[in-house]
Amino acid sequence: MKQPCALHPHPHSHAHRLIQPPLNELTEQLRRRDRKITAPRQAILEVLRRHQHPLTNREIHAALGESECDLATVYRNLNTLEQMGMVRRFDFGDGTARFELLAEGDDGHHHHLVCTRCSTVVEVDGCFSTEVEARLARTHGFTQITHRLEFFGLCPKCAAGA
Amino acid sequence: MKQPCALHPHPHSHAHRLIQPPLNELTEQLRRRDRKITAPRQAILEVLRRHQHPLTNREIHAALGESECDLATVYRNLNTLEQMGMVRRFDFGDGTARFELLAEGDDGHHHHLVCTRCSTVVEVDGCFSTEVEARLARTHGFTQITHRLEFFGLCPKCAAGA
DNA sequence: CGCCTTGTTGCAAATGAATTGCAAACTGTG
DNA sequence: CACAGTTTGCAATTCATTTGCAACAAGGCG
Repeated sequence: MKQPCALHPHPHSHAHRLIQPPLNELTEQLRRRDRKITAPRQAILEVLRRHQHPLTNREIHAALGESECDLATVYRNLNTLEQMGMVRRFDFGDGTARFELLAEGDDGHHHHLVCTRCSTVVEVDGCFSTEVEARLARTHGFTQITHRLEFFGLCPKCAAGA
Repeated sequence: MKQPCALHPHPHSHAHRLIQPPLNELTEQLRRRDRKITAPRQAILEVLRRHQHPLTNREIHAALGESECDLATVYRNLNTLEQMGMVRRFDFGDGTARFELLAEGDDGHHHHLVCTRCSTVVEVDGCFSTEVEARLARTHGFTQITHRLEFFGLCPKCAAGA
């Protein structure tokens, strides 16, 4: 059930889609899988909903403010939220995982363009998935093929101010 | 100076290109940048030359056998070798870097198909680079765009034996 | 509405990859 | 062959992430 995406077609891409799944729906999700709706959990989802960037565990923890909870708890929750498919994990290769809230039904398949200097992140929508993956499956006999793709570069601001 | 690669075109891909840059040429490279030709260095290159898989620091260290050297030395050397462009670093997202020897002039740009169970690695040649990168540059004003792309799946053996 | 089972949290300690300080050992050059 | 600049071994350190465990809170049930 991949998106009908294709990296080539659209010569444009918006920076961010709307991510606004009411907290209710989110807690709804939790309830469904007999997970408990705890304060840290809600606070974390709240933070993710506010920031539409991929955030690190540390950043999320820092953004909790009032509803502070242990950093380990943040780690644990992001792992379970990922398993539940409510959050997507990204790896920009700097040794720290980042997470983004997923809208329901969204498999979160998109990629990023990351500034190598300031870490600004731009969402890149569209991807060449299925076609190539199918070819790889045929050629090498692999199944359940997925991929990880991120772009890196120097953003306009950084290119200018240096 | 990218390869004229394109992920779509060729409906096939060979598992491994020939990697046989004589050790002489390698030490030659070292000499050129006034790097010293030390025993650990040679041993490490030797190991990389023997195995055509991306290897972790640990694996390389283990494969040294006779010419054992400190693990820290392996780390340090792979870093310098990478900077020198003699080796390419890969990140399969499992939190451990892997390295592959590069042939001279080869920018090492290719991707991998990694089995999520046994970590078997297949080289995937060809990639859709320039075209898309150029579009991203145009659209977002980024420069010096590069990308990281890896495929994951279940290899035939693992699919069968489980 | 309290009880009880089960998932959760906080805290501290443990892992594991990767890096670093430092003194000793080595390489290549003059 | 001696010297200057690298590199090495070793031990200690950093940093992200995980885990053991006891105290604790959420929600179903009677």
